[in-house]
Amino acid sequence: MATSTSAGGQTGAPRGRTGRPPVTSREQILVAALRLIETRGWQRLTIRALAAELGIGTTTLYHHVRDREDLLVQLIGEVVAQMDRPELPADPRERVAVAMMTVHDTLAAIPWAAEVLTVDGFMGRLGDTSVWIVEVVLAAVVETGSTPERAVEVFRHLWYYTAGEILVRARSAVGTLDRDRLLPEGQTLFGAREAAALPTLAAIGDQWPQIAARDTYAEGLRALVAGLLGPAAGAGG
Amino acid sequence: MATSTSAGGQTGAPRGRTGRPPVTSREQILVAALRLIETRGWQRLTIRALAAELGIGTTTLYHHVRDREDLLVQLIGEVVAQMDRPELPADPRERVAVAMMTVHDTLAAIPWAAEVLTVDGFMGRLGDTSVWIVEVVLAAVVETGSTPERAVEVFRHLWYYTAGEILVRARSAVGTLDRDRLLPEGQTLFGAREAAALPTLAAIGDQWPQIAARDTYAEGLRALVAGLLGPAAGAGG
DNA sequence: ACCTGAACACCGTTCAAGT
DNA sequence: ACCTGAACACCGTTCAAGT
Repeated sequence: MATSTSAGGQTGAPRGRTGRPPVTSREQILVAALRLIETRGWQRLTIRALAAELGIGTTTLYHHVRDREDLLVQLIGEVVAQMDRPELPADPRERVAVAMMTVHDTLAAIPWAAEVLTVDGFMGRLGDTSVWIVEVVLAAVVETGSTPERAVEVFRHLWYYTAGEILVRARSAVGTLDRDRLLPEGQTLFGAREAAALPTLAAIGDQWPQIAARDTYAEGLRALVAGLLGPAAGAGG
Repeated sequence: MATSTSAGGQTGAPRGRTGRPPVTSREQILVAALRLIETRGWQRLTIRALAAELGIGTTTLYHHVRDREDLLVQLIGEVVAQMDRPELPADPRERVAVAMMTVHDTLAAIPWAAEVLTVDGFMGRLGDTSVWIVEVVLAAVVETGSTPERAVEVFRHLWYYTAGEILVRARSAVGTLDRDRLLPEGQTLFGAREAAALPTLAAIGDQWPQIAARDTYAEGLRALVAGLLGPAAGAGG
């Protein structure tokens, strides 16, 4: 764990500090939050419910986390810290892909990540492992002949694509049942009139959901890497 | 306007319908919502505030929109419908880029779009203009030699990138002030110890925010298009 | 057919005191 | 130093009646 409000042991021997002793710690809060998510689902993780789980006053939490968003970011940082660091390929373009795929897979497995995925400087706030991944990506991009400045831009492109994929997929997984209400039974997406103006959509017909359900993240990511850094052979810039 | 619950005029001559007359309509609701956003800001657009603005009971709104999310999607549909349809280049790859840039620019200008950008089938639910844009993209991809099926995959890649860019940028615009609280004055991003392990990040130093603030959407989009469909010359597949 | 108040079941966060 | 109940200022949505 990276930071510590009161390094060392639990609430025990007072080390020259004065005042009322703490009833909880950052560690206890994060553990309780993960337990709450596991037992009741992430939608139920509220500041109030978390305080109840810890058996402390609701407002006490605000001494340990800045706000709800801060709590979620710290929580994801905790999960990411336990992530295995991937084996990195020698080829820099492939190394970029593997690093981003690791981030993607880790975050996509956390459904509550979607809530805070877009906060400013998200990756930088998660802790050592994710900062390490950013460094890996930047270094690999520089290895292909780019400046560090350009590497930051490349990383952001990759992050936009990755965050977008996770966010869009996180929603479509749930919304499957709702579509029935929008399109009444038996009704196709387009009538005959529209089919003339929208031939390609008409050709796809009701196949869209099946095609959209495919996991094509890795393929798209590699296409983006190739587009940004050139194909695996020459050194781009 | 695409749909109409009671085609024709306002609440006037009853056309053989029985029961209590409506106090509002889809049109009135959308107009009032846009007015509310303009005067009080989009954060203040709540079901309750909107009903108050219209001078009707809160629960009456649920006869005209399914829920808050549905209201926002319809609202964005309204804005997108007023969008100018862009002039389309002859080159299919450039046509794809222009079409997506049009969507991007329109949605990026609507800060409240971020709330519902990731709902399932978002583009398809917005109405004629956005469906037309999807058709343009699909047709252009097919023109490069892809199957319609593959075109759907390509569109989704482009949509992930576009949605991610809009969502991440929507947040970072607001969060600038908050960073000061995370990094106390004068403190750099990394100490000397970390600089050795993270040389590329160290080289960038405090330049990150400036670089990240650049608008590089178009460049990244073109890179993705090139990576997916090949460079402007040959026909990919 | 359509409208509605009241109620349900909650939120995050701040304040001003405690201990 | 740290903790806390009460309060502030709200939410979206459903129910069971109205008219």
